[in-house]
Amino acid sequence: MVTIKDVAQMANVTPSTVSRVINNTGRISDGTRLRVQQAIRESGYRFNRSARALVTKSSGIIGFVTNPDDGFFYANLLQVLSQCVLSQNQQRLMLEFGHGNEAGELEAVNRLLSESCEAVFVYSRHISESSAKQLVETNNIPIIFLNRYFSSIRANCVSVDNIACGYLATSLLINKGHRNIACIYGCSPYTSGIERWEGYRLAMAEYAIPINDQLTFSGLYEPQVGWDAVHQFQPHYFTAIFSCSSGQSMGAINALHQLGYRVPDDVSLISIDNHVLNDYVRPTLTAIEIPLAKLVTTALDRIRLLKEGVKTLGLTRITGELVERESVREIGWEADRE
Amino acid sequence: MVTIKDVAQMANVTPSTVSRVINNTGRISDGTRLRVQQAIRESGYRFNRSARALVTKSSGIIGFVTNPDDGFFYANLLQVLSQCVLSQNQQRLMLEFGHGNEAGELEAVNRLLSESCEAVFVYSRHISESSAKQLVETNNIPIIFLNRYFSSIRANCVSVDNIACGYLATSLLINKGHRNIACIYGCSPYTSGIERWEGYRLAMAEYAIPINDQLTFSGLYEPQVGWDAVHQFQPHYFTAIFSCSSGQSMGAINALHQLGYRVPDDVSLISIDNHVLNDYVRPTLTAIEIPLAKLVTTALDRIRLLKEGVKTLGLTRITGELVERESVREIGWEADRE
DNA sequence: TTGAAAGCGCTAACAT
DNA sequence: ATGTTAGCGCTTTCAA
Repeated sequence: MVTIKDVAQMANVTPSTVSRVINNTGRISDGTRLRVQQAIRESGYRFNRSARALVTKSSGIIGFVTNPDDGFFYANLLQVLSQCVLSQNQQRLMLEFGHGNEAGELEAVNRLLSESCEAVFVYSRHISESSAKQLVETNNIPIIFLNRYFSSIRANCVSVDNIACGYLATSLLINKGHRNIACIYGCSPYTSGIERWEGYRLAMAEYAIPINDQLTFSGLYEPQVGWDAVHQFQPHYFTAIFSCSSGQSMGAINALHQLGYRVPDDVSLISIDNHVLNDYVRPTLTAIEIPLAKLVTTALDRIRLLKEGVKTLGLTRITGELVERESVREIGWEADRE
Repeated sequence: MVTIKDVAQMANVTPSTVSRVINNTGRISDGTRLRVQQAIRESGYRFNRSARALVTKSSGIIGFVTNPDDGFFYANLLQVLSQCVLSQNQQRLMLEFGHGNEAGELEAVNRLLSESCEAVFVYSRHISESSAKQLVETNNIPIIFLNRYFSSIRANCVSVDNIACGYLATSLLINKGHRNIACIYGCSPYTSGIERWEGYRLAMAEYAIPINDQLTFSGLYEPQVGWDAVHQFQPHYFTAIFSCSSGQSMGAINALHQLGYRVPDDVSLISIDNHVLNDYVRPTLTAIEIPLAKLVTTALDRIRLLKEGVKTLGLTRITGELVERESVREIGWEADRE
């Protein structure tokens, strides 16, 4: 292994000088800089991050905790994250998985803290507000919760404005002429599902459209729930469905096909969430998607602010963006029976 | 930050003793062990991996390189990998993405080597054999290529037996009574596609079934290719399609639907690759899938063997496993026109 | 502009 | 069974 010492010897300088060249600190003459740089190239020197981390007390590593059961939203997130982390700050990404429960996720965070990560991103559904708060307070390393919102530590949360998402989705349907709009939404432990439902309620209220209880259905973010929901809706009249999650949407679309509805001719469907399937199901799915790059850059920026000790950090909620595909169509008002 | 020194002071011992307790090395009396353990607990001590890595020259980190464009096969892989890495060796996973080209991937590997990773897994399609060879030879850290096979460094490859996969898929169709079997396969840079095609050829030859050129189509692993393939096949008679990749399969199934074929009533379809969509498309897709856990444990084991300098490492190719779903049906021989 | 020296937190010989 | 000591590769004062 080539060390800074070897390079120093080759370039006829001391290790400190080499260090200065590498880190671009202090003043060094062009001559020595060139000599050192050449020595680095020729020797194939690669700096040892462990050694550097030991003295600078900062590893250049960003930790990321997620869960295997988070499906593949996290896969997209990871890509964006990795790209941003590398390009903006020359840092590395270290990965840890929880095990679908709070204890596992907390352990994962703690393992990452052992690595002297500079910051830890947590994309989890199971950590409770109190645990999150404790985690944040007992560590002076920035810990950022993605897609969660805890009012007691709002500076550490970068999340999506789920109410706005629900409102946006529902408004679109209303503006396209729909009045009989079914809603499939989430339930605990997914607070997002309830917030999205709240957005639905707001939009419906704004247009003074009564909500038909038989056209609402809640459950976990799973295809089965969407499937069951549509079967509950079937006897009733509806021209559109707002489904709060991609999992539910996939079940819903299958059920619609199976029951003989054409999408979007008979029923329009709008979903929330980025999902590869949005582009693959037939018809492709109009959805409110989360701008991942924005989420990630906001979170990275948040790390910086937290480190600088900025105290006036408010709530940051990213707004979802409408991605129109094929599953929603405009209907004339006359199509509305009620 | 609590260091080993603080703990030592608290427990009235020297740092070495604390280190011994932590690493469970050497002999220590039960009394001191207990005192030290208590001190660790009370102080909230967390070991500093950078410091440890510096002296042991081994970071406990496994590097993983992949590409954003590898879709989500890698997401599954990552989960399995993370789980195995953690449970088997108490190691961590560090992630790096290439940028869809060889240079980017090589850089990613090099960045990971800077981190004193103990080993690096590379799941890439772009690195050439010569680059791979050089990488392996100029580094004494185990570098393992997943899902690639380079004959000159076979000890560093843990891959899938693609020929066997193709053979397996085709045999299934033949055994279910199909004779007019179309094939959609891959092309450079995906060697796997060509190998899978080879498996198809072998199976067809074994049963002395002639291959109809109009029922074969090759291209990238993309839906569009599957779509085009089916449109080429349409004028001809076929009762089954063997599609070499999930991307192509998705395009194929859509095209089949669009052209009015029922799957599997009119046409059976078998795919290769693990893919969430396999369970989501209608009908669900029978496929040869790669046992990821086996792939990963084999790779981890390979690290160990390489470190131990075992020289007799042969070729390791994992065999794909048939996962039967709904897209293949048995047909009577009489259905065969030719 | 460069060098000398100390030390980050930890492990591992060696000594007791 | 435990302590002493040196040193991993690097950065960073301080001194020249």
